[in-house]
Amino acid sequence: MADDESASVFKALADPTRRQILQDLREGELSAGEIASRFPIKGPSVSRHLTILKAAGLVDERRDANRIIYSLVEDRLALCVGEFLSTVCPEQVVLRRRRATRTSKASS
Amino acid sequence: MADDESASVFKALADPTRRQILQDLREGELSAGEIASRFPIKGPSVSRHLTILKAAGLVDERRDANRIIYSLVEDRLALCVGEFLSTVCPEQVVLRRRRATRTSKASS
DNA sequence: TCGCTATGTAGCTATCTGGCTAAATAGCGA
DNA sequence: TCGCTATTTAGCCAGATAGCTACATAGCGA
Repeated sequence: MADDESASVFKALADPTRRQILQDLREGELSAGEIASRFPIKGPSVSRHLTILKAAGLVDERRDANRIIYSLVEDRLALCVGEFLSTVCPEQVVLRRRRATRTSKASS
Repeated sequence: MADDESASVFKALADPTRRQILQDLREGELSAGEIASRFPIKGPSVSRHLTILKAAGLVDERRDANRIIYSLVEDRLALCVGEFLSTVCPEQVVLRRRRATRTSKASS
């Protein structure tokens, strides 16, 4: 994980709305509108938060009819932040590597 | 860990200089000047980064003669960020609770 | 006390951030 | 095609951020 790679992830995590979006997506994928309805801010603001999360590689989007569905990118957060935690407090945080999937070797 | 408690931690982690300071302190405590000498920015800028880290509870300071020595607050980062990771990607990040010390019950 | 080193504080500035409204784009169904 | 819904894009603005220089403060030793 390059340093300037994880930088975008830490920037993304700096905002409480974006952290909450990630937690909400933990339960399953959600459309932009469903996400927006959970916050007191307007749609365009949520849209930008989603853009930032996507740019950080933390979420994926996919179109379903005229809606756009967002979902967690499973490994991204753990690899990026977990790697940092492992260097600062390795005794307290254990990274458990996800079982390799058929495509995991090809990725990256 | 209250949400607005961890907010200051995530804000603190948003800056690459501050993340590097935390990693440097992993090797052991350092004076403000020693920390500053590791970065291309001026002393006052480093001083403010240290203030932010201290406000987030991530580092402690202590005076030694006319120097100020900074050190990691051991549990803070793991508890705060690890707790968040545990809710978003619990399969991949395992929080290992630090053994209680004689004073850990009294603290908090 | 004086002078030196180490560090923090005050105050300035450019840039970034995150909110908003208005308008554009994408897809669907009549 | 038209109208409707869902979402993003463009552009504006107030407040936060992070750098800088100049100055103040703290502690030590002559």
